[in-house]
Amino acid sequence: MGEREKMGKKDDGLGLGLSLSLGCGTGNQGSWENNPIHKPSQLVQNHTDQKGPWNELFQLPDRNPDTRSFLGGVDVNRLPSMVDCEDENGVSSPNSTVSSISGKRGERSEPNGEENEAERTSCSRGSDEEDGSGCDTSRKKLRLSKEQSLVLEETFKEHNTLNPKQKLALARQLNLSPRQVEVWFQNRRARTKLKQTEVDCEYMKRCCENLTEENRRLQKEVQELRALKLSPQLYMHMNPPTTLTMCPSCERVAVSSSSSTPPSSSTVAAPVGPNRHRVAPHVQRPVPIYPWATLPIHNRPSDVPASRS
DNA sequence: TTATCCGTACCGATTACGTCA
DNA sequence: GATGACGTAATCGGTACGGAT
Repeated sequence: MGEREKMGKKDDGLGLGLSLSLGCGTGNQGSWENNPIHKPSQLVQNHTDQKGPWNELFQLPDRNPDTRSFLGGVDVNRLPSMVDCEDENGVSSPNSTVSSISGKRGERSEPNGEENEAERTSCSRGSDEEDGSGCDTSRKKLRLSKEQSLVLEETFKEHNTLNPKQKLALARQLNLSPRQVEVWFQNRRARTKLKQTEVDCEYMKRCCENLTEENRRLQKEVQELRALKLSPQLYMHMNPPTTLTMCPSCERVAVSSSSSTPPSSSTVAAPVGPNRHRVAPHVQRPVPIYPWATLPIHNRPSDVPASRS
């Protein structure tokens, strides 16, 4: 149980994926939620479904891998009722069942250990190795049958980790060793994570492209605006420049035009309250008309009205 | 209460085997 | 039949946590 919690902290588990949330400027595609291709933790969430025969079988209160409360009240470090200590081949491990399932390396890979023997024995599942040539001392890789893979896949969809009881039950059901089931789940998690990472990379790549394009567009826009500003003829055709004035005491901004009448009280920004002052014409300070021009994109111009009201 | 050890579970990286083109 | 690519079962070394002392 704590194990699960730990792993959650360690690397986000599978859902992890990359938890970066780029704003990704262009529209909603920057949102994971709106990404039809993938959403982080989606895969994991698929496995957090509380329904299913396994839940009924083991009655686990909480299997959320993210919260690592997957095992709920069941302590994985505690031996399950050890009537089922012996594995499916009837070979009992010299170690505890749990350690035989996934003990330390030295224990679980003891070349001559009984557990190893059990696993070797279990590798002759079915009829495909009955010639006896299969299970010698060398590392013999066995292919899982379609049925076994199917069951494992289905179980993985239910939840991507197993507690010892589940592992044992599944191992029995499939006529595999618990260790094999465990390894299969580990490898399966690794594959899922790898796939997720690939999807994340693709997404990031598209985000990057979009941002580059947006940046290019904005640079161009800036250039155009600069050209517009520097062009003397344009000034001829432009209306008199509008300036903003700021109250020196309250620093509120008012809009005024040099060709129009002096700012009336209605143009003075929110001189509300006893400490607010009308803008005296002789202390008006010009302020750039587009003060947000230097602000980051996301801060303008929606911020401006707020500062002027 | 803190430190240390042990057992356990998991991970990433790698190896090695089986299958297929 | 030999071979390389690929998928994946299995192994290795490491980390982190909980419980016991």
